[in-house]
Amino acid sequence: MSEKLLAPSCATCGARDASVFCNLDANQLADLDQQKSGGLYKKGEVIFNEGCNSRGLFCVFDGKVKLSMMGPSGKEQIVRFAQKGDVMGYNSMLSRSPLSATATVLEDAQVCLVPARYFFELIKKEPKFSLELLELTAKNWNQASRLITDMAQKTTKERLAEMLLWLKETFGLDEEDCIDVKLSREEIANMVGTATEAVIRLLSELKKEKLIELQGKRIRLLDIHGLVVLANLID
Amino acid sequence: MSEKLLAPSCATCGARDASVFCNLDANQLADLDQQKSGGLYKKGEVIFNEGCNSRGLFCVFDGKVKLSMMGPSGKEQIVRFAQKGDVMGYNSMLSRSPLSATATVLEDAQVCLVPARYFFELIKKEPKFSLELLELTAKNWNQASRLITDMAQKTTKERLAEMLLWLKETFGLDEEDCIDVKLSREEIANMVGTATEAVIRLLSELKKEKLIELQGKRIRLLDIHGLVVLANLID
DNA sequence: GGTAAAGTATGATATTTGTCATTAAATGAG
DNA sequence: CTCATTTAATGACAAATATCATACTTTACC
Repeated sequence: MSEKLLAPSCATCGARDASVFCNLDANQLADLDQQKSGGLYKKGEVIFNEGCNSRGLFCVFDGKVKLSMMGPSGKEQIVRFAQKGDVMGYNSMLSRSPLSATATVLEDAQVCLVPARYFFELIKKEPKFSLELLELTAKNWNQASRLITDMAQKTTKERLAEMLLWLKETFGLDEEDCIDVKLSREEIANMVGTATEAVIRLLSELKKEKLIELQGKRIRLLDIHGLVVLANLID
Repeated sequence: MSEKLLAPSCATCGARDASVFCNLDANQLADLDQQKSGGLYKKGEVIFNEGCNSRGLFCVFDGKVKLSMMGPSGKEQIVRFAQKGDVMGYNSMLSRSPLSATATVLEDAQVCLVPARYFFELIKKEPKFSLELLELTAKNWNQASRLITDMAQKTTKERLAEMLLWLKETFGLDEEDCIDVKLSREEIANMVGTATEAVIRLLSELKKEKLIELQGKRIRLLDIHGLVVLANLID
């Protein structure tokens, strides 16, 4: 990680509007600016590690980050992504437990760090902030519960279709309708919870069924509705 | 549901000490007493239904409750249990979305209801309460993320062993080392995320391996450490 | 540009798990 | 108590998925 940071001040930070800091006033933002530090992380770098204590709340200014947990046999499980405006590492502080996931950079990222001490100060002093956090945490929990059900009950192919749609929601499509993030087949397998070979085979099937097109790591979505039906997201 | 309620006042409620209401002072508890209502629910009754709007926060005084979601093909997925001191239905209010799970009574339960309006008042007026809630929600999210990984990566047998241990943690063992809750094989299958037949077969295997004993719905844990190893909870 | 390394693709096979059918046992209502 | 209904157990089979082997392709790097 480099210390050089291109991020603007919190007051003018474009990532903040949609973030958990959206309700802070000018004074609070000036404070936050003083307290925060920032870092530039290259692809593949680890921002924080499962099992460690969190240094604070990490807020992504730009770039793409995956959050993954170690499975029981040492296999990675990707449980979430973070990008512009998303925060990470706070859950561990709130639940007073070690970090439950590792944050790894997928595309070069600028990430600010709000130190733990100031984070707790903010929570205590700013009810609006802690309410924002509460709402966010509740939503994350909701989403996680839904994912439990899907993981437990859906077939691998259904889950793969669902993950492609999740990636689309998270990172959007580029001008050629391709999912705007580059993941290896192995990483996709680590989202779906299956073997890499299975993902490769099932992607080929989806291609045969004209639902997607493949060009290396680029995945073009040809029939989103078809994927929605396949993923069993509607009846 | 009957309106008759045996629960004592909040101030003397034994279920409150370990609950999210543990930090309220005498005045606040008197207020809470005024606002809350209570109900007696019989086995099999539904306290609230997935998809509806939450009427408020439900706090279990006694009895046992399962929280389950509808899977994509109409199959139940049990995602959590609630008993003495546990609260339910608040996540929906926090995330401003319909209830994500259905609460069904496993053993006759007395459950208090704190109306939505007063719940939000409490959050706004009592930072200690919202902090408690934040911590609880963070823990629940943590646990859910861990479960995602387990569901995605563990074999059915590993998951079954894990669920038995989870039930032991949640409901404890009776004087004969039997898990202190009665669930059908189908309900266990709906925790594990598999077919009923698979659970029946795997329970027999665990019995052959001297890890458990079966007498109807009663499951005696003979070798907890063996189950921990099988569940892949240690390396 | 060439070479090693990593990632992708595909086939063969073994294992696990789901599904359907049937019987046995337990439970509950009258 | 007895019958009807639900739940549990077991077998047979089909389907899905993991694993191993191998070939091909792309990428990164000297």
